[in-house]
Amino acid sequence: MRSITLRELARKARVSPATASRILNGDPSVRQSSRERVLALAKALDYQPNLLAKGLRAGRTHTLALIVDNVANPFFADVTLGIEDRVHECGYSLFLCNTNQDSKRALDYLDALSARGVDGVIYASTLDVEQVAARLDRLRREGVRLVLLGNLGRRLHTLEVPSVSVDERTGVALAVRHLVELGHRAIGFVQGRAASVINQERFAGYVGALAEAGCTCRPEWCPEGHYRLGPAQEAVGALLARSPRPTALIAANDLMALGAYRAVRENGLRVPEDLSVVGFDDVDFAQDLSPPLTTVHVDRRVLGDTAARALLAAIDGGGGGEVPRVMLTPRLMVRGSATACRTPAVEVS
Amino acid sequence: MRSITLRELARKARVSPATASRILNGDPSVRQSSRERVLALAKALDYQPNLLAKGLRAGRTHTLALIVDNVANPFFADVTLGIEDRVHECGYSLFLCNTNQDSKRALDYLDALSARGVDGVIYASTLDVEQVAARLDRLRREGVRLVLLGNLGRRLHTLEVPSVSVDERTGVALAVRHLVELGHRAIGFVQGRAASVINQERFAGYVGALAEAGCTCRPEWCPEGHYRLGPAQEAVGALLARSPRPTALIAANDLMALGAYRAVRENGLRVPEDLSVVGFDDVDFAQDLSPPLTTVHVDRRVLGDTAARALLAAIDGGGGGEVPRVMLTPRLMVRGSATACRTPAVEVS
DNA sequence: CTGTTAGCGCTTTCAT
DNA sequence: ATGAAAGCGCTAACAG
Repeated sequence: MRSITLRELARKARVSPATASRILNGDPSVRQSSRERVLALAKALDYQPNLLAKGLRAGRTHTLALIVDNVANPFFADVTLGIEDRVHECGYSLFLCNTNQDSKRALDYLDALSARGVDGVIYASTLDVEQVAARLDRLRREGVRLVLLGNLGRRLHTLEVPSVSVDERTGVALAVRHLVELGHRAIGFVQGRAASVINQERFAGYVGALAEAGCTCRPEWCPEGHYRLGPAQEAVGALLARSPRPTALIAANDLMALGAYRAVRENGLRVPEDLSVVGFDDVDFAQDLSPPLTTVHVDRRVLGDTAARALLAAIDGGGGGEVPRVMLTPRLMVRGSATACRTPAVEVS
Repeated sequence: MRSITLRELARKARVSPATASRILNGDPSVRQSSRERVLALAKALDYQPNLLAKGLRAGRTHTLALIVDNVANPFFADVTLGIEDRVHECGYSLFLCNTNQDSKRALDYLDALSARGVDGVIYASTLDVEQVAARLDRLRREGVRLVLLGNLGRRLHTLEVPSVSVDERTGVALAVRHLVELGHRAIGFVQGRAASVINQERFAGYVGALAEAGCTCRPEWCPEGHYRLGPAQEAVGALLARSPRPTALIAANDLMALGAYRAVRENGLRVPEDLSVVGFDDVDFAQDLSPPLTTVHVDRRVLGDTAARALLAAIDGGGGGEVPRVMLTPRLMVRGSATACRTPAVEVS
């Protein structure tokens, strides 16, 4: 036995459903007396409009969705928080969709969301947009607004979609320059997934800044860590076993920097004495690691909030004209995991 | 221009909407030839049933909701992951509702969810259930299934609701006994929010085990840390300034244990030499702190998964009869943040 | 100012 | 085996 219906409410208030509807929706053209009667009754009976019916009728559900690889990733957890706050404040509800980095699952979600009539989607998965571009495009054609979060890359330009992202290149460049200033020339980079656009951006920032500094880039110093702690730990472990090895490492995210910490310790070495490590993201616990992690800071909640606002704006504004491309600039948090290079410069032929 | 509709699909396949509906829903009583025609056409035209209409008609939306204080809390982030996985696997979608520990906001959500016709709700907020009991009860009467996650306490028994929780008392008792075995007698406890049911359970476990060990419980050693890092840091800082002070501290969650770490360092002291610290939750980074955090481990994804299954079972089973009360038992992860007590036993009068 | 009618897309009797 | 019709709860158009 569901809640009371508009028709029932109207009957009890001795007006037609249409009038009741008008009143509840703030239409001014109704007699004051009926208005008061209906409103009072609605409150008394705790009337709740059926949002399914409303949505079916209006073609708008005030419902959004967030597509993300993994909410338990501290970075995206904060982003999610920022999004959810704004979304709720604007009277929308939010579907959470966890792809688990599985493109088939992402496609699943996209279909389901379209079927549920969501008004907009924030796509924050690190899966390459291309893999789901067709579905994304279909959504767009169905009138579902879209905002890309955190994905940049040239690919994006084929889709005319607003995006909110981090200036990844500049962020990594900050880290490289910092290490170079500390005397490092043998700098490695733990990649996320080579296929992901974010990773490509961060890697590009690394390569660019390295070249700028006149350092050689060695592919074997740039293993994949899949954005996860365990794989990164393994990859760095393997890296440390080779020779020559880098004196510093930049990880494409903090979780992998943590993996690097563990690998270093497993090998009986220390951070930063034997290997300087710089992360990316500045997750909550970064400053509580030992040593505190020097890392590139991104305001994750603001990122989420900005994306949510962009989406809501696209929905309300009808998506006309300009396609905003917001880019937040990160900054480097200098802490204890990177220090002056102690190894004498090796001639890297 | 939304997706194709059943009526259109039916017309193109030269059958009535009713027949098309039957076919798509696997009704066996249809001619094979029409079946194939419709199915092929549906695939070709990429037909997607409108779930709003379906839900409106059926009174069931295959939609669930999770109400949680803060998804960015690492504990709940993992729980959320566990829930979302199972929910998706069973063909449902999930609304994410972040209360921010604001009961007004929780009430907001509850109303919205009822209006959206969700089939079930997992209430995982640490807000006392009592504050929202009335709304929760209304939902139940409307046929919305409910599962409480992580909340225990006697209060719960007034509501006849399935729950999945952690045996908090036993968990904390594990920690107390461990500290007592290490020679500690002056053991403090950093509470979450005194009003929260979870906190009351953990605190009760602490008090009980302390009494069992014959130790005195000092209220001034049990400040509130609000489950958050900053406030815990402050509270512990204040605690360390007093005399006598405890030789060991149990925090009601890992985030607050981290706050304790910081406070200890701020005061020029060390963990565990000057103060043993034991956490609760065993979040991802617990073993990567320095020293690695000794903490009570809870399998958070399993917790979420179990709650989701309980909810889905309640929905499918019609909620008849038994009200399951699952309780997962935690275990203690002994690492480096608690060591033998070095302070000679003080006579606590 | 207000009521009647129609229909959003779907399923489900009830006939045939 | 299949189609016509009604209706889930709501609102917009169109009378009046």
